[in-house]
Amino acid sequence: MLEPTIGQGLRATGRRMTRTRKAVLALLERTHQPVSASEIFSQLQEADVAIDLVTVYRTVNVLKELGLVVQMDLHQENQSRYELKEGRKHHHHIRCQICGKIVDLLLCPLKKLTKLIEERTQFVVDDHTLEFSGFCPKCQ
Amino acid sequence: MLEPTIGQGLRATGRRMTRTRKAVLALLERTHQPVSASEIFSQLQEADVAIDLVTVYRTVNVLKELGLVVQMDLHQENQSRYELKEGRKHHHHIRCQICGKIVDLLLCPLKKLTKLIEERTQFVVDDHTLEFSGFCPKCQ
DNA sequence: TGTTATTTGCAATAGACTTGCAATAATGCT
DNA sequence: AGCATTATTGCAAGTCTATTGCAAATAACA
Repeated sequence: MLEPTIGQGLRATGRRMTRTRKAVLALLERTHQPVSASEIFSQLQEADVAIDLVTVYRTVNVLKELGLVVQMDLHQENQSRYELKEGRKHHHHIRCQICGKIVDLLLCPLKKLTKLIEERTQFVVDDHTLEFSGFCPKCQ
Repeated sequence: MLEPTIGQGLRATGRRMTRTRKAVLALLERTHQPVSASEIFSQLQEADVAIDLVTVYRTVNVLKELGLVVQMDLHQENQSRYELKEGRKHHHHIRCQICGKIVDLLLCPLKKLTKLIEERTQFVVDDHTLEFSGFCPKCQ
């Protein structure tokens, strides 16, 4: 239950804890895969929570600003996914090219990783993307 | 000049070497940054090459199918970029969060890389994304 | 309970990319 | 060289994800 703490974080930035924000947070809490905005939308609809897709987008953006949610743009997907940060360590994901299944990787250093990942996940690794971002000399 | 060889590759798959494909290839050959479809489009327009944006998309897709071009979806960008594969080694990129500048990284193993990358590129590394893709147990 | 500022929903919009189709152009054959 | 065949192009329209404007709804707080 993150709600009380998060409520404080919201209020501290002049924001409010609302019915829809609770619903999105609750969904993120019980979901164990990174979810997209449209998935959040349809899963809440199934749970009879009245919410607009626009509100989902606005909500995940607020949660991102508060540092509560991580947005990720996985390779070969055309939509962003969101995941609660909570106390979670920095980690990566592996995604099946066929069914789209996403599994967390608990490790990070890359060198001999491919084999290790294959052993632990039972995936066959076909490709990977490594991306850094930061500040170039001119912008520092 | 890749054109003759590529012409063969095209013909081998029942395709044709056309004016627009030559123009896109030539642009990719002389460009040293990964370029987006709209960049290809506008750069060709400036060079007085008549081409439609739709054709640019179709062309890069064909070149991708032939394995001549790599498509990359960089984090925090909402468009794909394309780069000639030519004889180039597998490599990664670093992108400035402010100006969008993209610089090639000639290395890959990750472990102690951050510092090395900072030394060689003069970027300050703020974040990175590592992504694997492949085939999950069910889909193999 | 009432006041006020935030949030929501709806409609419209933006931007990347794709698709249908008729017109155009590259290839291969004579 | 000329012609027939078939791929390719351009244009218009459509898809999909995500954002924005604005009036109506609602949370926070006196």
